[in-house]
Amino acid sequence: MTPDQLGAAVRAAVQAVVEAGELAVAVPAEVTVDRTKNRDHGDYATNVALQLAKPAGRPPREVAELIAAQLRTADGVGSVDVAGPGFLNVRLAEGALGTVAVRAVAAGPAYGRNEAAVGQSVNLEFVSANPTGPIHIGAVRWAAVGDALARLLEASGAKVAREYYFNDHGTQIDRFARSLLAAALGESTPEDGYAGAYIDDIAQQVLALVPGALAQDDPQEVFRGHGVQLMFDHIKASLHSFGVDFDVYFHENSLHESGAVERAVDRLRSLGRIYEKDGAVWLRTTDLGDDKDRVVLKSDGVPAYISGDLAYYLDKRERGFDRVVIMLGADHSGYVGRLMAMCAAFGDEPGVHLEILIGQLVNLLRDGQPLKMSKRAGTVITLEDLVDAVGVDAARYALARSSADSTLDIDLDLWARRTSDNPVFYVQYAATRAASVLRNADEMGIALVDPAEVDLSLLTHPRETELLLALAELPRVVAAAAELREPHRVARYLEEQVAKSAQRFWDDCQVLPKGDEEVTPLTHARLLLWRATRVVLENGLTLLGVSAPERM
RNA sequence: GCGCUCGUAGCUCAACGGAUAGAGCACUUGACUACGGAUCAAGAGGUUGCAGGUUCGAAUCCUGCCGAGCGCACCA
Repeated sequence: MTPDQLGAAVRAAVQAVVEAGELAVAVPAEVTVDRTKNRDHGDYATNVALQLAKPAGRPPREVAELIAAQLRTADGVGSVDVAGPGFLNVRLAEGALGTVAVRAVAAGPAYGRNEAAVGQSVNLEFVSANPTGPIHIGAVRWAAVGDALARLLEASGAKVAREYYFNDHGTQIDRFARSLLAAALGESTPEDGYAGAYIDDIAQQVLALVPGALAQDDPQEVFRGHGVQLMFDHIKASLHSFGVDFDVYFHENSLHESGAVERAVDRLRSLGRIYEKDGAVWLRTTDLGDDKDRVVLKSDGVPAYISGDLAYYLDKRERGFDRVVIMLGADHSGYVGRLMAMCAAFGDEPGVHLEILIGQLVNLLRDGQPLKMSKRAGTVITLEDLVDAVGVDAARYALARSSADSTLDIDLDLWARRTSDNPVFYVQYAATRAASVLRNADEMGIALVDPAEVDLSLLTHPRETELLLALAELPRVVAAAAELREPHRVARYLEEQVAKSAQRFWDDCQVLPKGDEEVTPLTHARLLLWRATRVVLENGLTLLGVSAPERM
């Protein structure tokens, strides 16, 4: 019996009580059950009686007793107790929980998939770093979290496009081009330019590609075009080696060249959101929660930066995405208000059609000291630096295991360690152990039996129950992580519930026969549990973009 | 000054309004003739920044204060 099935059983019990005329309330559309923190409270608990008490006008415990009496008759339910202010504590019938292992093994890579986001079409934009330098550490957080979120949304049934907004228009690019040219000429970095060894590298690469670049009429344009392309190729390759690939790399330039900007402004004008003042064209965002109106077309006729965002948002919506999600760094938090106002200006609903997720900064620590970086001075900590220090798996896991709402300290010494105080190692080790049990069984000539043949009622050891309860959570954890846009929930679940329970199971429950012991039905039941555990760890790690090795 | 975000064990972090706020590290104490001990068990460690409010119930929601980060351009 899965948590969802139990939830349905509880709801049916409520319905039966209502239909019997014992309780005068509307039956809730959905009833959720939660795992209990305390084993004395049973396997699952529900607060449905507490919630129904007020509308029913009855004491919570009385409502709970009525529901409990019905629930006790449900298939798969062992015992039901009323506890505390009116919780219903449920213990499942013996063997009922084992079906979870059968399901997990039968579904294999699909176990964990759910329907929570079916029908949603999500455009997920993340990283979108300017092509004026390598991917720096702040953007890497979003590479890890954004890609994991995309995987989670897909696993929850949504249609997802991963998108990278490639800012190849405007003055930042001009500065980049000037910096390249200066480097090629052997001059010092211009005012407001970019410094760093990579600038020299790219300048040399451009010279290699176009030997006569410096002799051309407008050499800066040569460095602009080729330099941006080289930088962009580098960024794409870095992300690819990090396991992150985008479906769409959207070029800001294309919005300006295609007339999309004008069309977006026209649309807003027809919606009455545009006015002119001091020779510039403005978007009236103050009506929509922004703290000031925004210039869309500057008085010199040049589009302001926001004009690209207007056109880009409209483009995404016209491509059929009903949810536009943009992940930004904390340095863009001041931008949320105007983007939301822009969304509303188009007649959309902020927070529904447009979501902005803000991620806080990441600090890297070595020997307990933060690594300092300065983009201007060219001491940038890049994606490659992080991967070189700890590897892709540890980097992705470290970035994805904490809420992006808070600043994060990553201790490079810890994450490079090959011991269990390194969380990713702990989880991968559990996955490896599951694989090794199965491998050993194979080497001992023990054939895996059809899960349907396994006697699930043998899985009654407290460690077995604990592990099964953990395995049963994967679909719900995936759904919640996708819905709340919080991939770290998956990592925490793998560590604290699955890997932990699996290690304890290992410690207390021998699986394979030793010496001249015989293979028993319990051997097969426990092997099934290990198979299911392997499935859950493998699927969970995959959702985070982390490998689940067979051996380590 | 205004806005957004964040303050949880010594440290790094959890906890879709639920019961006694949890993990890991570090600290103390145990368990190995081992299906990979790269493990497990136990202990200690908290006024959830402070003060009010809402509720059957608040780390979580609301208000005010304190502290930190990040923003407040006809820059991108």
